[in-house]
Amino acid sequence: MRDDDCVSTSPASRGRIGRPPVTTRAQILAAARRIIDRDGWEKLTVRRLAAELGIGGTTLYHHVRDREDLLIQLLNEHAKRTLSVELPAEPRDRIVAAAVAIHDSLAAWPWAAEVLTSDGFLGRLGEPAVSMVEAIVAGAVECGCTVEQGVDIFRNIWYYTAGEILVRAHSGQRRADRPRVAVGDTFFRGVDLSRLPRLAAIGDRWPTLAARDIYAQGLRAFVNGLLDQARSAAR
Amino acid sequence: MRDDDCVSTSPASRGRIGRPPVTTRAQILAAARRIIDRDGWEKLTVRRLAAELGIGGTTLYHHVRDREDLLIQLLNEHAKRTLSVELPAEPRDRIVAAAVAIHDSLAAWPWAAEVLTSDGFLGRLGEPAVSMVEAIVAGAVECGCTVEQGVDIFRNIWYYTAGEILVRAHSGQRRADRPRVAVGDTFFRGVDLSRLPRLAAIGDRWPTLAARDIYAQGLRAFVNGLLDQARSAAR
DNA sequence: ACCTGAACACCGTTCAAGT
DNA sequence: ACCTGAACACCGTTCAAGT
Repeated sequence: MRDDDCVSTSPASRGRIGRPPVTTRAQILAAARRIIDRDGWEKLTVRRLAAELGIGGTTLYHHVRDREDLLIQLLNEHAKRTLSVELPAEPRDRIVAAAVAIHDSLAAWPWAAEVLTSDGFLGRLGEPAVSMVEAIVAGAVECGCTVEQGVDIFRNIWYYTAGEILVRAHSGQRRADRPRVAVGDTFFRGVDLSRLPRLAAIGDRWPTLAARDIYAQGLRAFVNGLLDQARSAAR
Repeated sequence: MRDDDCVSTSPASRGRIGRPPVTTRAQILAAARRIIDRDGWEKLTVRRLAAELGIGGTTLYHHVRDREDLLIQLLNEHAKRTLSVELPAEPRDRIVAAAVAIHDSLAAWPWAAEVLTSDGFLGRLGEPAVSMVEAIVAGAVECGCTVEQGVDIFRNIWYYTAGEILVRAHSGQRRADRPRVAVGDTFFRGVDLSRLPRLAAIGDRWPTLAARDIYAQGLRAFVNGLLDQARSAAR
């Protein structure tokens, strides 16, 4: 049973019951994506989504538990499309590739940052996302880790990935609304840098340095460090 | 000086100027902390804070730019009190100790998760927090890194730390409001685990495994991995 | 200057009804 | 069943005015 079937079968039954048919799960998600693409994800509210569908705000609550539920459904749909299942055979490379896949999928949807921290997030993920978790845990075990160590490695990678996505999602907006720091102005305002020689030496180069994408390289260092640690713990 | 004093001193000055005097920066921060301690940080809103101070909602905007500004001021005050400045001499240990100090300081204030991702967050930090950044960058340089590599190492550690804090802040609430997953129920609901043997083997042990605090250990693995990577890049 | 009430432009969610 | 308007209980922020 596909969700779309509900749409195509509804016109048939509409002859009997005189009501607007815009209530499918697929249609709700499509409308939500339309709002995100057109107005930006900040505009995706329950009320706006209802208006986009041409239904009353209340009606939405018959198909979606709450706003969080909507966002997680949206993310799972996105994951199903973007999470490539082609992963390298070598376990260490596979761990890295799975993490990068999760990262890139989330990075493409800035609104993901909002849903990232919702309650029981991991437990509500769909199959494509969960299979990436499996890939990381299995890769760790193939590298000689116990299952427990594999879970720890996944969790550590997840913290790193979630943090990068969250920080990225919120520093991207900066340029848009706020006027950039004036030239010659210190980046670390209101802080006495005389006791902080390294930061003083960096000065205004900080924003430039911080703009570089270091996720993939940092990830590899992390995975190496974690596998080394697990190996030396087993010894 | 207690906040209550202002209430009691106000009748004295009220003879001349007929206005409530509750407008100090320190008083605002104290009132904000009172709300957080009494009602929980979710209840800290501009309106409630104004009510707590006994002033009009608008008046607050004469002393605080906006809600975000308020939260960052609050965090800086907190950092000033909790960020210990005693750091080990050995550079690698110092990096770890500085990161742990940042982490523990943030972990003690669950509302920190909200402010973590605000625009230009790093640039608005006060001296205690910035000195921890200096410690990490300086430690990396003493380990043989370039300044650029030192900044990268700080940023990577920051992503990891911010992610851990954010995930932690939002999984702690779970127990409170939502009924726990029923016993015997699968943790990964609605997902076919037949192709995911590792996760199937873990099953319901996941929540227990995920509850363990692995930050410090993961951090050390990360720092080792990052320093190794920087060293091999220099070779 | 410093402070104010009232208003603007929203939120998520729930209730008691309607068809 | 399915859908609704209206209301509840809030938000952050701004304006034109008051003292």
